[in-house]
Amino acid sequence: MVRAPCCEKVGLKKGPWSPEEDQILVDYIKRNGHGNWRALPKLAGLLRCGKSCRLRWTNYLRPDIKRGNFTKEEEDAIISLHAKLGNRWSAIAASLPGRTDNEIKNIWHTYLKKRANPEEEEETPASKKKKQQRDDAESKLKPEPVSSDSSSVVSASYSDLSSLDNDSGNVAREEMSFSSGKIGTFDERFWFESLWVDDSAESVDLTSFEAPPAAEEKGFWLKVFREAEDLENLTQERD
DNA sequence: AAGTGGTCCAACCGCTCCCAC
DNA sequence: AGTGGGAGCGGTTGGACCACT
Repeated sequence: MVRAPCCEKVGLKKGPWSPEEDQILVDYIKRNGHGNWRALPKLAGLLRCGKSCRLRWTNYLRPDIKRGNFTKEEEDAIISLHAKLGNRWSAIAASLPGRTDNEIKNIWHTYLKKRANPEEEEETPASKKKKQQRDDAESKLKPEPVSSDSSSVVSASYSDLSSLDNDSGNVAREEMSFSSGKIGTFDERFWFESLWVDDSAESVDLTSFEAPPAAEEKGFWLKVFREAEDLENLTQERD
């Protein structure tokens, strides 16, 4: 059977989005949400495929997207999660608020893969330089850790964290669940907790998401690593 | 200054999954 | 239970940008 095209291709625009198109899409979603991606471009007045709109929104226009360089902690989290989850970028992205699967996939192929498996591929001078630039920028931006103790926790490996006191991260593990039993799809409660959202709210409003204060970052990453551990345990149980 | 090669990242493609009917 | 449509996911590509020669 021939698969139907995702949309009527004739006359639809492809390639980079213009600021005007971005504005139209953002305005429309702000007003109406994105109930049906396929119908959205027509309703919004965009000459784009619904798929393209969804991608543009999820990877670029979403208000909760965190732009800018990945921190060392984020990179370490990606490497740890990739070791556990493999190329399941969406599952990895679910543990990194504000980061998209596309972005994580890109950064992995660009240089984290090499960092994780240094024997496979030598670092090129250019990638070394780029990394140095990132490290420099990061060291200028990043505040000093509250104490040497806390910084050691943040940079600890995933496996090291499993031995830490459960209470320190205040993780309500019994509340974690996975929708449809699909590994890597987090229950909304994960976001209530991870995004510092008031859990008395009736729904998660990601547009109001703000990155945790630096002082709370440790708890956040601790939680992320723990959730990843839960994912692994769940996978083993299922197998 | 021009040419070349490497890197980065936005966007597309095609496949799979999920769900309604 | 089977089918079709929509959404989501991962792989891949193309072009802009930058550094080096």
